[in-house]
Amino acid sequence: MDNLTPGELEVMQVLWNADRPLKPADIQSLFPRPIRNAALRSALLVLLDKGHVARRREGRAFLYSASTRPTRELRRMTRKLAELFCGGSTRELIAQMVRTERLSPTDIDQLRRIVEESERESS
Amino acid sequence: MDNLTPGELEVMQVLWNADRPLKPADIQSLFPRPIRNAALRSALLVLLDKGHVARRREGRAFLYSASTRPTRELRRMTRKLAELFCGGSTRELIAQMVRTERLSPTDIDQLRRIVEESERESS
DNA sequence: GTTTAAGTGTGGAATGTACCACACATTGTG
DNA sequence: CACAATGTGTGGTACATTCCACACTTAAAC
Repeated sequence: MDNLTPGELEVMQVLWNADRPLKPADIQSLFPRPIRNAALRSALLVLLDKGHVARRREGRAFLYSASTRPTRELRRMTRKLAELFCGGSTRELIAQMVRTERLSPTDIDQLRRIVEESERESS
Repeated sequence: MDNLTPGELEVMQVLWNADRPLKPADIQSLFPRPIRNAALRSALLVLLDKGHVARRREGRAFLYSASTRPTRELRRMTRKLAELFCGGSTRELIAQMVRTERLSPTDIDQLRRIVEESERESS
């Protein structure tokens, strides 16, 4: 379960946004930029090895699907950013972002609503 | 002003946390893990070429200092995350983090204070 | 001047990433 | 069966990243 390279992330994006297993040709046509079929399949093999995707045969083709969820990867990445820039505190990282992205009090209110909702759910 | 690789980021962290220009041997001793002097200097040359550090001679040594600020790099990276995971919306990225990191209403209050302060400053 | 220590410059090896050409296998069609 | 279409497997190139060994240079000490 190694880290994702930029190119591998592009592939994962397509798989995460898909609602069903895809064969390489499908991924290719949904890809955000032109890519050769063989190049894409090479990336898929790496992702398979790293454990980020699973595949099953169907006829002569392989159907690929993501075996990790995007929120999990996002969390891994934000944690790394927090380590690097904020002494490991994700709270501080969020504060930084709020500052640099110039969020307004209205935006904060929306955040509060999100928090209150998620607290209600978990109780 | 190219992007930073993981290894280069480690070097930048040391420089950003330093309050004065450092020579390679200084960076080496502050490094978060063992690294050979020559390997470190190779990384510094790349950073110099990319424009992320500046250096000046002092005696027989070079003194290196960061020529970019950490907040700027952090912002670049969070924007990339937002592009990948949140359709380009940093607001949505922050919301995601607030959710997954389980911030409490008290934490949100602190964020609000940060926002109000920064708004007062900018007016 | 000679010697020694501290630093630098250079070339290059090892690995990982991204990409591709081509041969092979499988399925469906006449 | 022959044959075309679709997909896969394999090997291999080009490039960036990370790391290092070794020769050279400079400054200071004697």
